[in-house]
Order: sequence, then C-alpha cells, then structure tokens
Amino acid sequence: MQRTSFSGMACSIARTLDVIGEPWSPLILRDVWVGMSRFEQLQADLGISRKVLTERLNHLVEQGVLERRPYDARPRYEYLLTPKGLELVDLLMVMKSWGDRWLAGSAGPPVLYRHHACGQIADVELRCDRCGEPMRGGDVDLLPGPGVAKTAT
Amino acid sequence: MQRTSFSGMACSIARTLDVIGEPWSPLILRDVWVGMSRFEQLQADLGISRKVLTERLNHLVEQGVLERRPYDARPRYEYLLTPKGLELVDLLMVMKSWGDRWLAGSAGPPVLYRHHACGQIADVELRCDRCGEPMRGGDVDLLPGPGVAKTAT
DNA sequence: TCTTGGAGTCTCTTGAAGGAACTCAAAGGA
DNA sequence: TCCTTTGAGTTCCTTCAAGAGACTCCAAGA
Repeated sequence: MQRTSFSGMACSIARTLDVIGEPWSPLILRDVWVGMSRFEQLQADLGISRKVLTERLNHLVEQGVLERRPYDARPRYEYLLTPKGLELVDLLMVMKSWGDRWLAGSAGPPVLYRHHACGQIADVELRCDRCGEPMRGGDVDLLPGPGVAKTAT
Repeated sequence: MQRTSFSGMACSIARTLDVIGEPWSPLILRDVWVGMSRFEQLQADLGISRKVLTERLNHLVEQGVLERRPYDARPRYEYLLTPKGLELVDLLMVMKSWGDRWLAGSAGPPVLYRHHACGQIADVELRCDRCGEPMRGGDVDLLPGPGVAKTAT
C-alpha cells in the first residue's frame, strides 16, 4: 500500500486519500453503508485477510468515519457509519456512476439506486452548490485558497 | 498495494477502484488535470518513485484514462486526460469537497474552484439526474441491476 | 564529438498484503 | 462443572509492491 503518507500535502484530495485511500477501505465503507456491519460478515463478503481488515477498521474508526459499538453482552462489536462517514458515501456513489458508464459493458449496472425523493431509478450528477448548474472537471478554474501551503490544524 | 484485484466483483465501485484505486493514481490524475503532463514534472511534484510512476502511467494509459503523446521530435512524451479520464475528475472534486469540510481545519481549503457558468467560488453538490433534488448516501435504496452477478463484458 | 535533458529501466531493501493457524471471552448445553 | 460454540480479533510466515537512487537510452545542439 502507500508507504508514503499524503497527509502533509496541502491538498484536500491527498488528505482524503489518507483517510480512505488504502486498499479495501472504500469497499469496507460500501459494505457498512449497505448494512454489513460485523467483522465476520465483512471478512467473508470481501475475502480480505483478517489482519488487514482489523487494520482498516481501526484506521477508519480513528479517523471518525466508522463507530465501533458493542451489540451484545458478550464481546461482540459492530461498525456503523458516522455522519462524517455517511458524507464519504458521496464518493462511492460517484464511483458507481463512473463504473456503470465506463466499465459495466453490455451486462449493464450490477446495482441500481432508487432515489427516495422521486422514486425513480437514478444516478448522481455533480452540480454547483451556488448556481445549481452542472459542474464538472472542465467547468472550473483553480485558485489558491486560505489553507494553501499550510498544514491542516 | 492491493494484491487482490477487484475487477471480478460485480460492483462498479470495485471496478472503478481497479482503475484508479492504486496508491498515487488519484494524485497523478489531479496533476494531469491541472496541466502537469510530463514525467519529470509529475515525479518532482509528487515525490513518487520513478518506477512506480512508470507503472501507474502505463496502467492509466491502458485503462484509457490518460493518453500518451509525443510533444517533440526527440523521444519526449506528455500525458493528457481522455474523455473517460475527465469524467473521473468528478471523483477528485468530491474528494476535495469532503477533505475541505472534514480535514482542512482552521486554515481553510488549500484550493478553491471558480465555476465558469456563474463565476462564483463554489463546490460540487450531488443531485439526482432524474429529479434534480439532492441525492446522497441516505437518500437511496439499492436494487439489483441487470449486470448483477455477471462479469463485465 | 561531447554535453544536456527528458523519459524511462534496474537493482536492492523494506515493509505491507495474503493466508492460515491460534487465542480469548462469554453463553449455552450436557 | 466442564465442554463446545461463536464472534472478534492476533500471530506468524511468505510473497511481492513501494521507496530510493543509480544507470541507460536517445536525439538535439554546442
């Protein structure tokens, strides 16, 4: 995996990668999001080594993305999304759209989303939070912000 | 890095990770997006090992995310985003928003986006491509799609 | 002919990922 | 009371990717 940590870079993309950029982490997040919350379930579903799963879960809990909670009098725990983690699911939804579009082939999307608000099968679309118009890679200029060249505090 | 390939999974998130999930790949994409297109520039900016940079660039070219193009009569090449790659930038923009919100701290965002359409400093927001209402992790149900349990073709 | 510079390739070392066996603690059954 | 079961890790060993830096190759220009 990445032996070099990205967290020192003055870049929110790099910092985000330090939270969920390690191998398996996005898939763990996906599984927890859809309700697979226990160690054994995750391990069986992903086929990940138990050692790595332990490391990833610990990291995600430390980063405040998951919460570890006992669900029994015996030492049994489950992992749940925090609000911080739920907002990370945005990323998964965008990955799903891109994968559906470019990698699903003739078989079509493996999974569909039904949007609660309208009840339709839908995908996400990126829009400007100011004007509401579409906002994608080619639609912006980059400017230095206040946090440029500073480490996060 | 991930020794286990995710590409066999019937999941567009996993498949997308097989394209840009390796360490450094999203940062390479970011750099190319903002106009850093040459090997030496990328290596110097990221501090990545030359061997790994070569591997990543080759993989991204194979996957159709980048295009390798000579820019001189001498053997000199530059890397450019393909349309497939430009759509992947959606992912970077969402990572930037999340990182700004949860990791930037009091210093604030290192980088700002100015949206061409409205000229304002803005961030992306996820909306439903059917009804236009906000669409996030908690706003959808998952259904099996036509490509479920099939490998992509 | 020699030098320069971009774009890699090679080699060596370190350490993360895979895989499988082992541990631990509480509950429930014989 | 002791034994078994089960979820949740922990340990250990092997393999292979990442880091670091030296080396190569090739064409242009001095």
